[in-house]
Amino acid sequence: MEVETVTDYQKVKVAKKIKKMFGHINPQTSIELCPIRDIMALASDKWSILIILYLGFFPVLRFNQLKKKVFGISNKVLSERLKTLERDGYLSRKAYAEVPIRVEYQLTNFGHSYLQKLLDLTEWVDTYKDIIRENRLKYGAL
Amino acid sequence: MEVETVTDYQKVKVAKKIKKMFGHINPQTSIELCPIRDIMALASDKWSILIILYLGFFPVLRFNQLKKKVFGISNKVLSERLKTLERDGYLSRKAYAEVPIRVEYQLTNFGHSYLQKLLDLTEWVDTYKDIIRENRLKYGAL
DNA sequence: CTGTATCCCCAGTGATACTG
DNA sequence: CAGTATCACTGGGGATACAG
Repeated sequence: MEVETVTDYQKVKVAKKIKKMFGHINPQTSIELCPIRDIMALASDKWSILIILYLGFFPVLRFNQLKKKVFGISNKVLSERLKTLERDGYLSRKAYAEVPIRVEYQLTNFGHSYLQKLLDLTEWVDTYKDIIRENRLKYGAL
Repeated sequence: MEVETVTDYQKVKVAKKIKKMFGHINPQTSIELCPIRDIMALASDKWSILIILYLGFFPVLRFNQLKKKVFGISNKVLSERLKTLERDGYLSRKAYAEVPIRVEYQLTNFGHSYLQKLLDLTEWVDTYKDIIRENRLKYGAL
């Protein structure tokens, strides 16, 4: 299994895209003002990724369902991530006044849009995970 | 500015992709054995992203050049990330036996391949960052 | 059931100094 | 110049108990 070669043409295209993105951000711009870093820090967080992926697979999930699926996450972190992901608009929270209370989370359209791009990335990772494993073994052997 | 609507057809396609990725991982699978989580944790780390993006724009960078560009990163963290990114195969390190020593970092073909997908994601973020800002304001107003 | 509150802990981080 | 070594720190995260 090999990664297909990235051509020079593609590299130039990539460089242009990066320039467009970062062109207006000079090196002195503070961390707080770098929206990419800020937004990606949440949206590409290891827990957020799993939450979003699961909500992409199961259209609606409740708190404890998510907790079971996102293996190893604590109440606190799950609660925080859900709140922040809701704040940024990726998902919606709907509480039903039942006893006991029922709360349902689902992706918003915005969240689905993000998921599409995220999935391209995780698919790449999934495809080439064995290469990375090999790379690590080679590196360890040095 | 609006995010374009994700159709039901697209959602189904996404769900299938997720199933394909996670199908073989059942909920009991331990964290260590979840390659997605492991690999993404490094490759979508906030520092790694910036390192890779800068190396996508400047084909070759030296240690201190990177340190200046990746604003706020410390010696230790930069050194660690570079080592790990090299280990996983995203970038190559070349040391020249000069005095003082010169070390050059650049993306491998594997790194360029990853960058293409990563860039799709960061472009999405860049495009919709204002929506997220609005979402946060709305949320704060509740 | 869905969280919040509390406490504790340590791994990752930043700063600084130093070496090949 | 390119890192490593050291150390102090802090805030994210885990476990648990509890509340609405």
